[in-house]
Amino acid sequence: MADRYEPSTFEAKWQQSWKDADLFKTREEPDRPKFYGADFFPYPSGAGLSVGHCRNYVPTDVLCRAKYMQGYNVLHPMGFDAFGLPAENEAIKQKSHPAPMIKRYAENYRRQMDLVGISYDWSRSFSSSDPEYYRWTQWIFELLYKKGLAYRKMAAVNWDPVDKTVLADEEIIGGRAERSGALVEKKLIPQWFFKITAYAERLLNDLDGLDWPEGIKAQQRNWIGKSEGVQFRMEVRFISDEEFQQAWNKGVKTETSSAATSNPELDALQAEVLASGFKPEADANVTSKANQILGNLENAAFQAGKPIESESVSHAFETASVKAGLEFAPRDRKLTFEVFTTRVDTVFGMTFCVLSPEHEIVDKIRAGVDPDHQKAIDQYREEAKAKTDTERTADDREKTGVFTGAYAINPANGKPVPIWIADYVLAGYGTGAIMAVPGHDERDFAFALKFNLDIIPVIKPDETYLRGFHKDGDFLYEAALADYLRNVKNFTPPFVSKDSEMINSGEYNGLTYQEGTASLGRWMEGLSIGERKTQYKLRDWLISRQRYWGCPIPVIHTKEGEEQLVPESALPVELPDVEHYEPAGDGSSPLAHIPDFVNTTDLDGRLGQRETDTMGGFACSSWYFLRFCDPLNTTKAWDIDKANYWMPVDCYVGGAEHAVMHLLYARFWTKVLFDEGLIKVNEPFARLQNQGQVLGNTPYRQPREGETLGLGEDGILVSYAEAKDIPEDQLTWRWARMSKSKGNVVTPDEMVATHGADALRIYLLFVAPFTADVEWDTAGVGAAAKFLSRIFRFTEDNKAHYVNDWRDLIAFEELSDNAKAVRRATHKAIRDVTKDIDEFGFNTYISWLMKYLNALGDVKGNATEDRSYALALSEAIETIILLLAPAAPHSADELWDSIGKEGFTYQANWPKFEEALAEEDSVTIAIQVNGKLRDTIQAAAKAPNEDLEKQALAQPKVQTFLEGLTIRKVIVIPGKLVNIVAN
RNA sequence: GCCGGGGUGGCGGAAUGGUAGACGCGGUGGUCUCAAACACCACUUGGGUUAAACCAGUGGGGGUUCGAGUCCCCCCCCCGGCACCA
Repeated sequence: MADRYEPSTFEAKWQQSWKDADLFKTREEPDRPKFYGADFFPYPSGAGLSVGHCRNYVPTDVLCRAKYMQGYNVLHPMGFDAFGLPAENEAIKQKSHPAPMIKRYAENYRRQMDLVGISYDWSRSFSSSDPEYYRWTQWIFELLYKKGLAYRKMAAVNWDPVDKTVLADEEIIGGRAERSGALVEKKLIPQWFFKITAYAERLLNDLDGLDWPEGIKAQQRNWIGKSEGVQFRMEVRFISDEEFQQAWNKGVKTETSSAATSNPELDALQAEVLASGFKPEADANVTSKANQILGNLENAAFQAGKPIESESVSHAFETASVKAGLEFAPRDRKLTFEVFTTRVDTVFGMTFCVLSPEHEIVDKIRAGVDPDHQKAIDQYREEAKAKTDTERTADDREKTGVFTGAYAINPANGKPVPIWIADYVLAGYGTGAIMAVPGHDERDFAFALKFNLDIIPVIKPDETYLRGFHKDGDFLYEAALADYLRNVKNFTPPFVSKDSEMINSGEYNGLTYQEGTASLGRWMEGLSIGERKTQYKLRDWLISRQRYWGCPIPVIHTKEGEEQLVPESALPVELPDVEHYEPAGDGSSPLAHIPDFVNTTDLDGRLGQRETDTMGGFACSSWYFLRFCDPLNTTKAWDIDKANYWMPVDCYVGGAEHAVMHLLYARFWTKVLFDEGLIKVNEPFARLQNQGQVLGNTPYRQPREGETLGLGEDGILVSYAEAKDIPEDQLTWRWARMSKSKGNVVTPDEMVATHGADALRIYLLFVAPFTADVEWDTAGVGAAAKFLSRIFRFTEDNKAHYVNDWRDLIAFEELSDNAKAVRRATHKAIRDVTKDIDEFGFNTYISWLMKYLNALGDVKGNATEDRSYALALSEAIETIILLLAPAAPHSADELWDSIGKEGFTYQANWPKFEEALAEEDSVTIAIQVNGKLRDTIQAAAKAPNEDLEKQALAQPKVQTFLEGLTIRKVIVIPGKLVNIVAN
């Protein structure tokens, strides 16, 4: 063996030996603990792996290898996320079929992964486009369908005009398709959805128990977007400006409906309803009677000067009837709409309300207003429609909107407020309508300023806001403050303070946010005007794709327009093997144009048509980790016992970019499967780690005349070859994520060829903390190779003294100081390395190995004369090889072989840490005076505190610092330091 | 704006409230060599000194503590995510 690291002489050899020995075949022995380590399911790109991918796979490999050596049954699988847009687009570009292409790419990935020595069990590998796999994806689809969690509906969805398909909300970033970069359009077509919203609360709550990066959990929480508030009804009134002014000045809070609901006539009616035996034919009778009673009530209240909210009374009655089990249609409803707010405590500050332009009630309001307002409404809706989502959400968005001419009654004070339509209210969230409180909401404030609408503060502002509002020691509220808010544009009112009390809110004045919210919520519920409600931002998961290369949706549409699931026995619905599969572009799938595929028979043998949309790729990757537990099963998706044995994935490693897509979808499916009793875990990934990116140095030159720069770039991208011919002062180097298009990719192939796989692995582990981005530096790989050479040299220099059965002999030997020092270094290394691998501290793992090697070199023992040293050295040689093995498995096996060991390090036992051997006899004690380091002393590790104190005080240097001072206190931390407090 | 993560030598980065800068890169000097490369040895936070002593020092300001990179409060900056979500 050489005394240096020469990878070309042994790396390929060991890879072959591992393969011949089937070394990485998953072990499933009873009585061993299990460890499931997985990397994110990769899409095998034609560009192949870069060293950036290796930064994901190598650390997982280290962990899995170490776990195996520590006695675990390890599941470390790899497969390919082959279905989906990227593969199809690539195949279209190449004018080939995706199936053979993806197979070739996957094989190349595998070759590269083997090249860097990743310990995958390839016997468990599969691609999501394998019919044996997607058969079960379809099976899960049917399961969801049967549970009502998969449905088809007409929807205005995100249409990507470049990829010619619809996309999920999660795939849209700032109005653009994440993949193609195209501005998405809204398109109204029937689409398949998974009802992930039904699991919103559980997806949110269960995040707490996961060992995941905080950032990912926060992103998911934010995406789910839970908010609790009150949804209440507002009644539309068509009144004149004068009537509005009058009513605004007066305003009467709506009476509670308690009188109404306890009205004896209504009670009698309810009794009658119950007595009718819940017969539907009673409805007409009951309805008419109820309407009569309600009308009387309303009139009486009005004449008494206490108007009641008629809608709420009939609603109360309706509720009672429904509770009694009777379908009951009340008289013609008045025109109302609902608003959602998280700050019902500010309801008295409502000075207008806003509908989204798409709100369905706008048509009805339009019908009730004069032609001028009708025109304004029409015009605004036209404009809003023409705007893309991007324009609507642009950064410099200026508020736009238009007054409808109609008013709505604020139930809290009976005052009418103008109804506006504006596109800052989103149709898709809440009810698509809001109460606007400009005094305490930034957006409403901006809107009110622009359109000169009233601003009323209803939360007592914080003292600090009110510098400038003092008038003779009193705060200026109400009109003066409103005036001020309106005139001073750069003033920021206390928009969302929850720490102050309510003002200008009638009987609610003085209440806190909590009291006010609860009390108003209760009041509205009592009146049946509103109810406390929880809203989520999360929407259902759109899975339809109008593309060929995906998992077919196993549904048949019958002639009658009904949906039928393809029987389980007929799965999979296979993709037809066709030559032309380009997207149609008209919103239909290419499959729709393949008659042989479309035309089929339904369950009754009649003609039917297959669903032609395919599932988006994220469906396929939402359960693959379960298939890995039992990948060859031909009768089931997985055997429950096998899945229950391996699941959950103990450590899941991949990039942070999947935070709200794959990771959320996979959690959703797992929960559904858990509910079905198909798996006993409720969460798929117990622990998640995101690796940092590897950035490549990327040259840009200054633009020439007439050249335009790309988005966000300050130069023209050039290749390395071009860069050589460009003067230095015209070049700018930037660090950018490695990508084919940037031409800054470093491949594992070239690194393995020039520096070796192990050097690449060590470099990737050592270069930075696992989660940090790194700037690629080939010189660093050289440094890693140098470290490996030092281990080879150490082994070569000492292997003549290696005693194979040192373990049996060392106990009988009196250890020399040198032997003790070696054993101490050995056991400290075992302790620290083991801990750091477990905690994903791979950079410090490697540095412990370096320190260990340095420490061994520092001990100048004589192995020929000192038997105990020779034995300790033998232990050290073995230990350093084994501790190195997960990181540099080829080198470890080469070294292992060179000291005469049989087999592979992978099969050897992980070194056992012995506490007693790691302990120091003598330690350095720091001596501080008033917390400042003044001296150090050597002392026995177990020296009593009094001795340390005595020694410390006796130090001449300490004495000089204590001169003229009185010692107040001496703090002794055994084994660490002595601090003398004096003044 | 909101949420999450950070800010430590020339660089990547170490540090259960207890000697800040481990480990490595780079640099300087030396050994080996005809020479270079490789390798090895020594030094390498800044100021200060022949050398030491000593002083300062973990983005800034306060605080808790015998003792703070680490804990608490305020502020600044960088990275990532979300963004008119009522």
